[in-house]
Amino acid sequence: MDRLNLNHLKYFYAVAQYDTVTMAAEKLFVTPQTVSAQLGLLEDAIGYSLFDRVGKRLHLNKEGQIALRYTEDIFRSYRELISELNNLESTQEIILSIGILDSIPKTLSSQIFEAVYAEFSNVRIVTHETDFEQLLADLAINKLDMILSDRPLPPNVSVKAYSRRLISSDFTFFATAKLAAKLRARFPLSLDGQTFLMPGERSAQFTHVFSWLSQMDIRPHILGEFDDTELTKLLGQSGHGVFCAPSIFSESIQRQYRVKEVGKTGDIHEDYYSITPSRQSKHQIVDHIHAMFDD
DNA sequence: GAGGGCGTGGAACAAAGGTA
DNA sequence: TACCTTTGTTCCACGCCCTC
Repeated sequence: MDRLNLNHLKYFYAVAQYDTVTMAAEKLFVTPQTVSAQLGLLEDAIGYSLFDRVGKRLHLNKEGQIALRYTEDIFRSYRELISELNNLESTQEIILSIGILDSIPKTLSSQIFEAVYAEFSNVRIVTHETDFEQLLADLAINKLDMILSDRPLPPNVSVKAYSRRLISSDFTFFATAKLAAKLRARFPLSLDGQTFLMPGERSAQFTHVFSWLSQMDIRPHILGEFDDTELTKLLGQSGHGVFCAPSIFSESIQRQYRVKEVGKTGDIHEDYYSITPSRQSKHQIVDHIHAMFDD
């Protein structure tokens, strides 16, 4: 036997569940000989014993625990496959799970969501916001269909996925109208010593802005570092300091938060990426999102 | 049609657990 | 402790189904 099939895994899974070949055979409506033989073939094929034979009982050993975890994944994928195929033939809703870094502007996220809703009437979007490493881990186990990120997929990770640059932008500094008018004339030198709401340290924006300020030899007074871009804007709106955001969203930020432009960085840019699994079952939706950003 | 994979029934044996 | 029962394993023969 050199080819595994779902039957081998089915028998293995049953024995793992019931601890005895007889019980597994009864549940599967086959004879114990069949279960025992197929279990033996599976163990031969993978080259490891999966159970410790303790008396009449079969207990999963270390290798068996690993095999069980993968077997459950395979069965879960199988169920998802059937569900996905069923979805093609029905109007059942499609759940699109998107992981979003805190540093991603909500304006960008909402533009993407609006485009999806406009094109696909049966899509429900579920968002998850956490750190980059956790999002990648969730993508690896198919908990996510896409990540919206401020950095591409790192080359040293084993996740089977690819990243695509969606949009690129330089930065604009914003402040309340009164403060912006005061700082605009001598920008960027006017930022020196000025109260500043810094992007969170884990964000790519932090690196860009920090390096830009260092190059200019400007040392603002950092009031705080904030992962959440919305929180930054709200504090800026309340007059707690200057904050920066991608220039492409300048118009909507000024309108929504009643702030004004102080100045642009011009020569530094931030890119935003989508990261999607190599095997993408919802490729129609993902392709539609990517098409939004085609030049 | 040949060959292989899979499943069944039957038989034999070993080992462990239950019970008198 | 001896005996019985239960369970797991192995072997064999056979049939069914699928692929080549």
